Amino acid sequence: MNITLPDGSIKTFDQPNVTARDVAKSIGEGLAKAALGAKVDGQLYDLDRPITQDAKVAIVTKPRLDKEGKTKGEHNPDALYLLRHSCAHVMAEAIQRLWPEALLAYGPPLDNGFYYDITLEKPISTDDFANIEAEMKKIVEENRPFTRYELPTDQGLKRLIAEDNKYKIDNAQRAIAGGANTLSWYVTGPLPTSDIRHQTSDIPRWEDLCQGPHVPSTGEIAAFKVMSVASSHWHGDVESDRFQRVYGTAFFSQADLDAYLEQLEQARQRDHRVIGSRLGLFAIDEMVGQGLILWKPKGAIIRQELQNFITGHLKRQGYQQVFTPHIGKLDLFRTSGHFPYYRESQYPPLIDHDHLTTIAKEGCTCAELANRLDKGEVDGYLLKPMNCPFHIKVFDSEKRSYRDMPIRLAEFGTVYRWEQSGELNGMTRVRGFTQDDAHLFVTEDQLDAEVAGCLDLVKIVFKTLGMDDYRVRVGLRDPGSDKYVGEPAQWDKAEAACKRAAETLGVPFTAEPGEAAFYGPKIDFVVKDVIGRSWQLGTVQVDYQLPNRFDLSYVGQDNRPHRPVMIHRAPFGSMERFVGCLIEHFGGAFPLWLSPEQVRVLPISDKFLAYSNKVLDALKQAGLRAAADESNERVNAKIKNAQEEKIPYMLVVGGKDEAAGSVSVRCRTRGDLGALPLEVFVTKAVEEVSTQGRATVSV
RNA sequence: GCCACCUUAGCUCAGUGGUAGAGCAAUGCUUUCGUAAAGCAUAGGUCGUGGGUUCAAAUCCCACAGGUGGCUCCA
Repeated sequence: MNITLPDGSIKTFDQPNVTARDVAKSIGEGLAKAALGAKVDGQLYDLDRPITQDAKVAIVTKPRLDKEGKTKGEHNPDALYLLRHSCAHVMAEAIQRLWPEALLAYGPPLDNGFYYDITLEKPISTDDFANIEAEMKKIVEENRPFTRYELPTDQGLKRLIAEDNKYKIDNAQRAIAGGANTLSWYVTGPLPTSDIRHQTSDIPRWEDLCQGPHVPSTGEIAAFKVMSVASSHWHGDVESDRFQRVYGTAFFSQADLDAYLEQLEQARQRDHRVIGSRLGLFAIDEMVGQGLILWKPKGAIIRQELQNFITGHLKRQGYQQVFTPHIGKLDLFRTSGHFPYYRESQYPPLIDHDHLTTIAKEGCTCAELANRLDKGEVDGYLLKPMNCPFHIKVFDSEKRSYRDMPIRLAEFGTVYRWEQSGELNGMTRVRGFTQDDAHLFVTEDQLDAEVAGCLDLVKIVFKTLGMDDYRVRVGLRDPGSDKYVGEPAQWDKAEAACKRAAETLGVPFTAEPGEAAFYGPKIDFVVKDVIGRSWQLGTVQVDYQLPNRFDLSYVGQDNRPHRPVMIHRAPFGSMERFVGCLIEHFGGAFPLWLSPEQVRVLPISDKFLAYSNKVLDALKQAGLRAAADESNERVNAKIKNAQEEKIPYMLVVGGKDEAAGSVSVRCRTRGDLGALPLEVFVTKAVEEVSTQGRATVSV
């Protein structure tokens, strides 16, 4: 048998079944010792699983550790995958030792750890973690091998049915449906044998239906931690059985685990909710309501600057600004489809006084009221969940000619959605938010160019702010779902347009069925927050449906009515979510043009307050956002405060500066830059603001 | 909405049945200072809300509200 190694060299083995361990040994004893498994033709294998045909094999090894015990260089994702998958087994075994009635469902590795879904009457609480970890420690110290064995599918299923774990039976049936010829188990311990004389009952043993692969032995799991517990559902179906999902993580060394935990702690300090409150950017007040953001003055500056920035681009690209109300009649949203399709995620309708009194006198119950609202027998107003119906009505308010097209209507439109309470998150998932929204009414011919223009705008936003760590998702309809409006043929056209546009984008994208809006497919820009959660920011959506539903038309060159196509787009997405992500992106240290306070003057004592005021006036005259720290602190303390508040430039002023008409510039990132004539600093700072980023102040 | 956990001064937190604490911030006074924390003093609380148990509750129990992490959802 020929095994091709990563360097291209070929090793020939005589025996029919070679294992990765054999391959590793043939290369060197050291490699064999460090080996955990292998990539065989791209698929991860156990170290001792037979390789039955010629294959490309790369040995997966445990990492080398530096003198602090940390992994040298990058973590190897394959090695961590094996380790964490194995640790999930160890944790499941530990949980079953503590609660033998626990029923196991599914326990995969994740990017940063693993989880196991179990059913267990007793709620597992954070207080139980230490006990679980103690049992896990024992299992690791027992250093038992992970041993794979396989059964033909019929035999295997029979076993599972006898064991009466419907989740494992389901897993097996899915594997079989996916083409598996055998079912595999992993025993933590030696293989069970039918020969009773060889049973070594004093050696603990535990097994789990699992496709593997695993590290050779529990002893490889050098460091682990049970992180959290949450509820989850079987196949993600809320109607189905509920599991307790226990999360954990594992590393090849305690130092790696410690570093990871430290990194989590640092991420927590970057969290926009922490920074937002520390820097006084925004607040959420429970008396105002969950998920409703109060933009404090400093946060409002950031938002306003971003709005000004995008508005400048809109003017250049031929957009027209409009303003529309926050509420509209239910009929508007019945026509658009929002009310029937997404009723449960909207605030309930507002009904006028007289009407409410009348139906109350009739003894109308809440259920009846809801029913009548559905049927359209009772009218009311809806707090708008989207701006599009209003922009459609602006378009429809006059006769349109092909000569007018495309018509691009923009508004910073505030919308309200009844997000589930458990979903709310700081500024990134809220119930009231302002979209930097626009709707483009275009002819078929204009569609591609206009979508491209929208994508350009999104790219400009991300580039200007240095946010290059995003992914692009083309959200398509889920063919199996009935939540979409319109004809499949038009969906096909719209999806094709999105794909064409995505291909010209110049960045990789993924097509994801089921991620479309109810009226059309979309191209989304998705970024991750400090905790690793993904948030959709910019979005561009192609819509053939709403123009139909509102019977929109323009007069073509042929003097006949034609249906426009709509593009919905929001380069930021929502101001709330975008600023939330931006706070984390910059860690609160905004570039000069966005900083709420751009310059702080620090007089070294109150003898220099007069000069400090003169400097402050000059800064304000130049349009810079500046303040002076007139407190009774020493300059060191003033600097510390300003640094912690992430003020980009500090101007230390004392006797020398007063005499020379200069300021001693300290930069937030570059430290003391020395003295500059006041007017030179002002000019440079103003220039830096106008360039939206690059630091131009230097001495 | 579901599960677990959390809620004590503006912020970060200590306090597990017996008189509510610390650091930072705030305020006042002293100090007048040159690149990441001067000193002293003062003030600040119905311990999320409402019920219950107890001679006694921040502490134990119940409900509710808000928050955190997941799940589900996300036009």
